[in-house]
Amino acid sequence: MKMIPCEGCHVRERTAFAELEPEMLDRIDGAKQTRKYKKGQVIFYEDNPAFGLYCIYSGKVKLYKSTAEGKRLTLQIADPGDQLGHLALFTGQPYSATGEALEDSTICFVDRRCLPTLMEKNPQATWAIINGLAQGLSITRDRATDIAYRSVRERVAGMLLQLKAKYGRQDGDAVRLDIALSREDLAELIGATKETLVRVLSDFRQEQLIADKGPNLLLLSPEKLAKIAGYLD
Amino acid sequence: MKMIPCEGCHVRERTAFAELEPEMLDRIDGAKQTRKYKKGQVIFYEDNPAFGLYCIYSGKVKLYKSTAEGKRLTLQIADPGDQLGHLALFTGQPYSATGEALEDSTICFVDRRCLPTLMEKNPQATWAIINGLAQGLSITRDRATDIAYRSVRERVAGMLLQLKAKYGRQDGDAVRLDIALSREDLAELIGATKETLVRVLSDFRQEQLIADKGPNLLLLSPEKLAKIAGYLD
DNA sequence: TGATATTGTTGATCCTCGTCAATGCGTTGA
DNA sequence: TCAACGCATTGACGAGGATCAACAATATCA
Repeated sequence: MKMIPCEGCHVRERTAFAELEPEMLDRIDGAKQTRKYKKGQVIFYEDNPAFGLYCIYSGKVKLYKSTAEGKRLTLQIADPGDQLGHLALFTGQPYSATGEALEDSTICFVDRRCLPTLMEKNPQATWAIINGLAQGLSITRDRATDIAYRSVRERVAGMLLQLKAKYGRQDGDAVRLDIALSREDLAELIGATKETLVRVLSDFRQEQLIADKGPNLLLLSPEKLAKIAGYLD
Repeated sequence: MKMIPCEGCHVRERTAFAELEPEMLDRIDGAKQTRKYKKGQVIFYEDNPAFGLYCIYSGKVKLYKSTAEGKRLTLQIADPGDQLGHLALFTGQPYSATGEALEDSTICFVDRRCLPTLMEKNPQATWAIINGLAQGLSITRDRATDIAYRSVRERVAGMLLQLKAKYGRQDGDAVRLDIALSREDLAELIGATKETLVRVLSDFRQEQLIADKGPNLLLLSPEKLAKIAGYLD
């Protein structure tokens, strides 16, 4: 597919490339390819050598680790403007997780070789990358603690609220989660089986906390969900 | 306590300050304090504002998150030369975990205000920090996945092997873990209760996989432990 | 040294959650 | 239109691990 130049890219301001000079952008363009991925298609595989950075132009990507038995834990849902794969670039190790398109997506691939000069000459970009890593570490630590010590019910409530923060749209009295996730996707997001997840959702439905609207979920009472999640304070 | 200068510090080569010029080291020294902590003493608290970086000169520190109910998940055991607290410095948020001395320790505190100039002028230091964050993120992702999908038995075996890699000393036919950890410490390291941990250790003892030697554990068969941990390949 | 905490170990019980299986339901396609 | 499929839901069951409680072993200290 034809490469989409960084200059003029509407998601660039959300990336580490936000403040770069035109000449640096040209240099990146020279090391870049743009590709389209169908829903369900894998973009990069855990344990494969890391050749560069993926920058999401449109669509959504789920990042997950899988066990030998095929169970998956989704670590992050990446949206337009998010960049994936830095981690492996800095450790010099293979990708530590798999990236898979949650929707049809358009994604730019930037060859790793143009990054050292970029970082050397652009402290702001470096800063943005560090910040992204730090944020990711902080979030992942919370995830680990949650999985270790909170019940599935609590984690589901918490996850619904996190999805609300990113994808929530007011819809009458309720909030609709504007993202298409299968029950299995949701289960992988909290580290449980889809059956257990479905049971918790059924409970929530009976308790009037959520409802279905087409392919999406409606949150009827974020407050009560917050209580269940343990966000009391 | 009297401040220990960076110049001539025998653990500096293991830190992000390894390659700095003497003048930069002086600058750090000017923003630095050295303190001693007793075993069990808390060095910094989760959710408290982050004023700087802690650099371990001697001793060991466990880094953990705790839940409202007081359960703890140990994220990392930090040794001499390890630096704690960067994360909070970059996100600008409070410390995301608590640091507590596992042994009597001597630790330098570096005021955050001297870091921006440091990073600006010393790409290698920046690189080292990024690398540390990336490494930490990778490890924490693995931890989260393990906790989500592996049994306590598997996690204990895996943790013993990780401790072996860091603290293992050959001792006759066996490997002694040269670190003093209570059962509770071990339990927090794998995200389980101390009772469950003790039961697993009892099993391992019966299966001739481990033994006690004073305050330490002996690993009698790392190979079998690796099999249990699922490190098959 | 003995008295008292502290840590380690084991048992009994309960409950959450994973597994396996059956069924419903909506979509696709010949 | 009716298969055939994938996804969602519910039920029955069992296992792993948490909890509570008792007790043993060790460390601490007067």
